[in-house]
Amino acid sequence: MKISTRGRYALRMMIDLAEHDGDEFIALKEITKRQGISKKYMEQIIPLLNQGHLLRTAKGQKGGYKLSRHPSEITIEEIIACAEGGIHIIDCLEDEVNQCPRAGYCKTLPIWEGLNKLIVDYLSGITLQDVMDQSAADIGMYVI
Amino acid sequence: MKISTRGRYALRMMIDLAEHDGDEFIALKEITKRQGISKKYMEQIIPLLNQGHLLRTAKGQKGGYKLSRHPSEITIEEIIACAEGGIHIIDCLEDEVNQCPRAGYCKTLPIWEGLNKLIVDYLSGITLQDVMDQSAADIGMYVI
DNA sequence: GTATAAACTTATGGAAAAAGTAGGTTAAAA
DNA sequence: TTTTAACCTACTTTTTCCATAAGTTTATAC
Repeated sequence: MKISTRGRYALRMMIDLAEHDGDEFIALKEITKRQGISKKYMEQIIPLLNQGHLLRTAKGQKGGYKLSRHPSEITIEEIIACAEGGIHIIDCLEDEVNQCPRAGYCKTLPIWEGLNKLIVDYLSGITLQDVMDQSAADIGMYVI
Repeated sequence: MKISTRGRYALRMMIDLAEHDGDEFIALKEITKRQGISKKYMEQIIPLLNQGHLLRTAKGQKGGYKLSRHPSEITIEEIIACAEGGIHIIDCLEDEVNQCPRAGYCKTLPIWEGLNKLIVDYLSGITLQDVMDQSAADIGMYVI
């Protein structure tokens, strides 16, 4: 039960974009250099963020990336869900209607459903702006 | 970000033991038959539960397993933590003191710390007794 | 209009973890 | 002493994760 690097890197890239927001597009080269992340690997994660319309992109020289919306309008849940293909703590929660033959009587299902909702709600409650606003001293600020 | 089958199977075994609690020890054969789980695979998970002192065992004929404590005294968090080797949403939360070089200024760390605590607290708040008490109609009962 | 720099695309590969099998050993009850 | 079941160790298979590589397309700068 780990957040994959896909999700973590995606989040770091989005935070980096938020922190360096301006008129110009920001080249992936700069982002990955600042973050110490493989550029080639990141190139694979970006299409996932694009599918979720979280980025504006520009090709060619002077090209790069920008956030598609204001940081206060982008939640961490969106980013992680894009990068990881949804937030589903167990496989059978992926479909609209649970296809698992045990679903009808499974004693564990309510536990996982509750946990999944908890996670989604928590991450939905944090925006990129919130992350930017925190100071270094705020470690643990989201701990309730 | 998935719960592994190790954790899910461990939980199902513990619930099964709770539901069939009595004087006699319950053979793994019966449990895996009821649950439709590989006995050989389960044999590998059980030592993890034993290390956490969640089971009483009896070898030999008429041997098997029992819960080490009353279902109301065993939380889901304990079971999952045993089976999965702790609950740590990211690797750097495993050590007592965070060893990650980015820890001091990492903007994402507070998010993950908060999420990890949320998960641990949620699972700590549910006991095997709670799971037993629920009826089939209670799907979603832990959803807040 | 050509060189350059960047995003985009697809393929490949290695490592690790997850999931499950198999065979044999030990211990206790019948 | 036979049977049953836990225990232990090793192995295999499958999947996912993480990353690299090579090339294509697109737009800017000169």
